[in-house]
Amino acid sequence: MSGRSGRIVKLDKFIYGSSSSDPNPKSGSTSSQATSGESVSNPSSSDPTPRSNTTSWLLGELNNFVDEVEGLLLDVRYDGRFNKAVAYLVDSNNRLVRWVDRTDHKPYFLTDAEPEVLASIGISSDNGLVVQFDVTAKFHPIRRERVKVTKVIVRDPLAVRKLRSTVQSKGYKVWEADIKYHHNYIYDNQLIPGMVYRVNRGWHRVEGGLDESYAELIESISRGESREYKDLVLEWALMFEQKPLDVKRVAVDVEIYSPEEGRVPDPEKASYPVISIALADNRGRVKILLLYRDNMAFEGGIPEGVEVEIFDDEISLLLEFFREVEGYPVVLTFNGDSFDIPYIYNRLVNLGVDPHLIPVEVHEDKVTFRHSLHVDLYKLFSIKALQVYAFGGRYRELTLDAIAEALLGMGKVELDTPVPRASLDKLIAYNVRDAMLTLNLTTFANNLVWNLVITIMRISKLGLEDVTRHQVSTWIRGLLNWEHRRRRWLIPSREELRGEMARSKAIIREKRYKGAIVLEPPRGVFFDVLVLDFASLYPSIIKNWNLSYETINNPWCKGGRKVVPEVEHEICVEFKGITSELVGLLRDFRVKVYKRRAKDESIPQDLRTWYDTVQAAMKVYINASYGVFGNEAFPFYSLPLAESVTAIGRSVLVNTLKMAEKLSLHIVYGDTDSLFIWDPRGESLEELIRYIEDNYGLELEVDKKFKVALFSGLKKNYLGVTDRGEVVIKGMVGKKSNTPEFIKEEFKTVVNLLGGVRSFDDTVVVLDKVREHIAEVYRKLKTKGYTLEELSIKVMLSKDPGRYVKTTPQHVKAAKLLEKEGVRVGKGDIIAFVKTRDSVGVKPVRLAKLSEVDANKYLEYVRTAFEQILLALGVNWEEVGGQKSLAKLLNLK
DNA sequence: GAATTCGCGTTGCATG
DNA sequence: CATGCAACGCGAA
Repeated sequence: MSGRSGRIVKLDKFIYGSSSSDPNPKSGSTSSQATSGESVSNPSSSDPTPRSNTTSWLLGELNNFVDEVEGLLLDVRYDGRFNKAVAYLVDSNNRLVRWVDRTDHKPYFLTDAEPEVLASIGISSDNGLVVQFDVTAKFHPIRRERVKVTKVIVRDPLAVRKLRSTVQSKGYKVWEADIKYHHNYIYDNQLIPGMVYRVNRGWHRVEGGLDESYAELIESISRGESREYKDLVLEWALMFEQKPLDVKRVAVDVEIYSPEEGRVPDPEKASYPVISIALADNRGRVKILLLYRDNMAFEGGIPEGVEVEIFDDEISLLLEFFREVEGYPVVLTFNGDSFDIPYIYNRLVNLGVDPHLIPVEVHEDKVTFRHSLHVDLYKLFSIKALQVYAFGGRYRELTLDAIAEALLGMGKVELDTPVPRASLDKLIAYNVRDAMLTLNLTTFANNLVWNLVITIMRISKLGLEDVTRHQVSTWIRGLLNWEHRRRRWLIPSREELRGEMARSKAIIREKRYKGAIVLEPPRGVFFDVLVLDFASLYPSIIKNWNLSYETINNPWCKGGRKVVPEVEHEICVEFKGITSELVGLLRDFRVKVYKRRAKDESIPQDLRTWYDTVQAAMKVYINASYGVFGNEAFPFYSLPLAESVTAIGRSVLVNTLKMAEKLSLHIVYGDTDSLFIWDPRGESLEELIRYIEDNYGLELEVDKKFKVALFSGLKKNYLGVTDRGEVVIKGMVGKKSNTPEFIKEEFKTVVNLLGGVRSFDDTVVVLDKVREHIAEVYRKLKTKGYTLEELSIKVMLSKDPGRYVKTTPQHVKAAKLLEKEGVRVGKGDIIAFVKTRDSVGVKPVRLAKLSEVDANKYLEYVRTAFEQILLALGVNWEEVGGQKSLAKLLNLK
């Protein structure tokens, strides 16, 4: 075999080469200030002068610091080496550059203790931690007045934590001390990550233009509103109109040798060699770094277009990996935080490389690259709000294979030999595919995911590495914090939010609060059913009823108040609430601008796609905006707010119901924000819609038209066939993911029969077919006509098997059997098992035999699944699936 | 570091 | 051994 060449790097240089070249801040003096937000008044300023950029490369020597640049702001980090914020921007050459803060911004927190008081408790510039005190005024959103606070400006972020506890222990109030420094930097400079900036001595946003048609759309959102509000709308419009740059990025995937088959190597120990690393970038380049191993050969060809570089030395391979990656602004991995990158790092350390020379920082739960930004797609795709609202719940298992299969329609390469023993060409194919899938998860559908992430960065004001690693509540917190700072509002502490105003009945009554109404559904078949729903009901309520933490039960409210039905919270109407304004703005932008523009055929397709992404990002935000307020961990947690939203929602639904009855409309069902109307006649419907608009300012819309609707009599459980022949199934067991596979399949065929139903007579015909079908399923079950795979039940472990202490559910029993076989299972894994006749009652599919299967148990499942349809058709199970009737049918055959 | 409540079906387990 | 409720998973909204 020919490939022992490869680039052999000069090892000694990398290990013993010169140390860090990061700039040492030189002291100097400038008069620069933050361009907006509050000026930091410490007169001394640093002016780090980076070395000129060099094309030669030594490990840890890449110098991409600049004094000045125009580029896309992707992130901000705090760098302890020079005790400053460092901004990461992508310039016009798609190169990541770093800019060390030159505005002399410093960490701080706020307190009500005056400087003299602070000095008296040992907090002063004498102790080395404090830089300066600024006495300043902030608007207190709850007290509705300006309050005097002391801004304690300190040397470094750690000092904040230290001093805040001292101040608190002396009984003084403290604000904004738990905001991470790099976030404070963004807020104070009013930066919008994901937007283009020019930085030199300070920050200057580079504005994109707005086309003319935009003016009227903005007018439609802000008609009759204040000047400030119009300015805000314009700011947001600029933010959403700028289509993001397709930043150069590379996906990487690492393969490790392991003598123990089936065991995932431990990245902490990193005992075995890295045998290959695949890289795939979004400019079409695919490369693999391969370790030479004795007796390993190519049995087939190398895929076309793949660069292969072979190393006979593992260190060289790993260092070359870093050299490759450093040219990219963004590195993508799948599990890179917890596996690939820590493995490489620890492996290099094990091999004797000085840790300081490895250009990554290993944190507790993430790994960052010194010269690139790192997105771990495992973390990104774990974000629940994205899973549900952006990807429609299309993937369940958080593995590259499952997610790629669901979103790209392509899975991993299947290997017949495990990675360590696979022939080199197979290894390449496998490894390269993983890197490609990882990359494609960010590029498919015209960069949907990348654009989504950038849009969320802009709304949340969080950097790339934060947005992709945190749940939706963190995003919403970011937006709220930033907006408080923009208005020069004090960000209230949890105590203040809990204080006066949270003394609601709910808190005394119990921890949780009441949710929505679900109407009692009928049982039976209905023809011509209209489904109406309120467009974004909860966000609209937050907007229209002025709901916000500071408008509800606020003792400092001097003006009028409105009372929320049922829960009797009082809402202040003399001023506009901050969350009401922000949620309302997002809602209006989505409904009135971006949803429309995404469908507007006069707009070029690529722009429409971008607008669709914008509205999708807003959807995620809006849908979560109510829930977070009901979560105690959320910094702006407001139970009265969450409780008011649902209370108003109930009242709206009930009043709509009453009005509908007055109008002689026949309501068959309804859930939270929807009403199902049977065969509406005349103008009543339009009248109802107008009534809702006039009385509540809510939009009641026709969502679907069902030619036929089947109701089982159970809540959240129905089936409808739309006028376009599309079958909509909600809540039925036959569709649930934890239903045995064969039942889901059989259910589908029965449902297809229903697709053609147009009249009552049709239902009778269908019923006969369903009857035969069930008999057939029964016969197949009894004669072992289904495979183990078809019989498998798939349930997710919501925690590690050992953590189920109260009960041991069946899938956990199966999981424990797998563990006995040496298979590692854990939280998030989906366990496939079958029901057996032994004492345990279950067995993992891969350990079971068809002869052990308990057919009777499955018949029970078949019953529940089909009963939900049969009941609607007015038939009892006994008449169809009972022993007698089955016997009869089967004998006839 | 973490969005909510409502509802259904299955199974486990304590209680008598 | 019957029974009732809790735990769990999943879905609708």
